[in-house]
Amino acid sequence: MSGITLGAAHQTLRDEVTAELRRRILTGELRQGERLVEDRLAAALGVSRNPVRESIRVLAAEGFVQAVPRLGATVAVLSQEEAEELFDVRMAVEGLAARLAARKRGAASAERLHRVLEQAREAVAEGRLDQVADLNTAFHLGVGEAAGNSYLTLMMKPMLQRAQWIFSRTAAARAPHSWTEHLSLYEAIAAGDEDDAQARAVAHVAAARRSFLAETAGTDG
Amino acid sequence: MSGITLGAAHQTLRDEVTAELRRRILTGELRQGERLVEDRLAAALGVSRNPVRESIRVLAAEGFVQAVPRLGATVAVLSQEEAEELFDVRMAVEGLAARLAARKRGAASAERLHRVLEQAREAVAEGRLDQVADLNTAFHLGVGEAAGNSYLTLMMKPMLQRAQWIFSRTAAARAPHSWTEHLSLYEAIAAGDEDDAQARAVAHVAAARRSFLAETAGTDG
DNA sequence: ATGTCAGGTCTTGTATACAGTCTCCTAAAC
DNA sequence: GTTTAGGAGACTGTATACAAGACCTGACAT
Repeated sequence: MSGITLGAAHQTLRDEVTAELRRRILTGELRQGERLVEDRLAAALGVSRNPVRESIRVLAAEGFVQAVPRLGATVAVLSQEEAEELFDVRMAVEGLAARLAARKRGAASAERLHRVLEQAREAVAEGRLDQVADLNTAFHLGVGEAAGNSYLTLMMKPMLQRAQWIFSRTAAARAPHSWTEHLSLYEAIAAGDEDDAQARAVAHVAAARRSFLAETAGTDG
Repeated sequence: MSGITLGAAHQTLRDEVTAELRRRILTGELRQGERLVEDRLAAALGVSRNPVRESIRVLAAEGFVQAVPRLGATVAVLSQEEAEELFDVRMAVEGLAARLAARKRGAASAERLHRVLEQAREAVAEGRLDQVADLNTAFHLGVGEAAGNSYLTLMMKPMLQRAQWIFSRTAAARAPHSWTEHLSLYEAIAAGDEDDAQARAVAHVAAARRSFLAETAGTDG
């Protein structure tokens, strides 16, 4: 009741709980390895255990939570190695997404990508750097949606949130410079150049990996 | 001592329900678009609604079920177009998996792949064609695990099951000829040739797409 | 000191109960 | 004949209750 009450976008407590738990994980409010005790979470959110349990299952399927039968659930722990490995997957998947998006060249999705770029430009200009990470994820997801491949979109959403999660520890998440790369990727997609779009998407992820490695050099998970 | 009694396949009803529902969906026992009424499923499986609900959430996150708040869940419907699109994703993901597997060239995982190939050979020889589809999925998943990339593995499992689901409607799922392609992919991985491994994986998926298209020509989802 | 056994506590798994919402059917009004 | 109000039934969402497993502690034996 008095617990979460976010936007009206969600019709059920369960969805609100899922979104809230995911947010807390992504922001680090819930730390990696931290135990997720159903009772406590339910009490903290002002709901019963049932919505919490269902949320935990979903987050486990998405890879944010590790759940062991009868032992309980914990926030997933990403080792440095696993974080690095994710970039390989992103290059393959986002490269494909960019290629397909360039092939489709849908007007509506291009419009949406452009709007995200505008919002990001304003956010950077006005110093609202806390939104940059979300806009970044939104852009990448927009490319996935522009590809018009339903399973690709389904698969990319948790993948990108995971990437945002990894990056949340670093300053690179708020770097405005990556938006020039986004812009050039957008242009390649809008121009319909499949090879170029894929290459730029791959290069963008590769650049992200480099800055990630630079920031986490000598750090353990 | 503190017995680490792992190994029990399913410790909870919830996991059994999830596996059973997934099986019924993959085999077509539950048809696409069919409504999943919690009460009926619970009664049919001899459990309460709670494990069923949690299973439905998981299957929805994996893309096998479409759940709409307050309206209920149905078995996901794959249009012909969506089925075709999946092959694009598979080429990208499985190509990467094969490349990374060749790079790692782990002895243990190679051993497992080889064992799957042996089992498949026997299954084909003895005419147990009903196992071929499962062994096929097992081989592809084995390549993913051999890549040693945890998120890639996490992502491939539902993807391959979805592919098996799509193929379950066709005779190609039981075709013994694809195993020569598997064998050649295995050899490329064992030889550590990254480019060749990726190329063979992509070609294998492309061949699968061709036979899928041939069988479903002129068919609506 | 090591081990192990018993008891209590904490937590998860499962079942049941109740409330809210949607659907569909009926019947009245125009 | 079409439309619309209303109500019964069906189903989902949420809360609560109970059962069972896992962990911790401390006493006791070796």
